Amino acid sequence: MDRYGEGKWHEVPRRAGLNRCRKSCRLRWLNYLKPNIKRGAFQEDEVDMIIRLHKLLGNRWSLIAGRLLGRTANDVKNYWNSHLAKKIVYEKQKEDNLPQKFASKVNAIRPRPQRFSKSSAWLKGKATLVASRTPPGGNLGQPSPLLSHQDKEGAWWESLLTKSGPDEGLVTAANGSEGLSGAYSWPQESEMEEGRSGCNELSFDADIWEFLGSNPGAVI
DNA sequence: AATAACTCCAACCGCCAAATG
DNA sequence: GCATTTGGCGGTTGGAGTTAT
Repeated sequence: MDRYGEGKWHEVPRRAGLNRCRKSCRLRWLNYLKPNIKRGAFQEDEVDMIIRLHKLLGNRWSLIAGRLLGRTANDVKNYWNSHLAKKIVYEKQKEDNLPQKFASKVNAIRPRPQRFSKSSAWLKGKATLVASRTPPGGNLGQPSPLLSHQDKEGAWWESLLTKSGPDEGLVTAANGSEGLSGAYSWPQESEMEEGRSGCNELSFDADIWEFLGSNPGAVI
């Protein structure tokens, strides 16, 4: 990996002389060998972040791990399954003993697919977009050119994350997909098309991170 | 001391979507 | 337009280590 970098996984077993498939090599690298991987027990703030994000995103381990510096999706998933899942179930059971109005249904948000085409508008204009979102010097407080739609989404996130109930604002749509209640709604598919709204799968995720980053005490 | 039960985590598996031929 | 390859993801498993009996 030092010599050739990440990306050509099919080359790795051959070049390294390993009797392993590309997927095994990739996994081994990403989950164990990569230099910046953080080891040891999860800190309190990391656990808190995992719980909050899991409530928000569900089992989107890669997204959750992306917010925890040095932690891998596998780490987060294992930690959740071995530590937090039981705790959450236990607390849920306790919660269920409360009067109905205090019990809540957990409906995780399912963000749009995080993949994007190499030919997508975002990638083509990546430098511009990234520059606009992370100005030199890391001044994240500067308004973004995508503001009009972001204002709307940002307001929704703020609304969602600061609601008093754990999952107020979330509803399950009749077709089974999660949607939003109240004044906010997901952008229509047509709005998501390139160049229309400035909102895409990336900005969706980025907005979560930006919001959580600037509102560490936000209640979810 | 033996061993059953449990915990933890690296690795495997199957699936999906995008890229490529 | 179709088949194949590739990278990536989440769910699950296997086994080593630890604890309880």
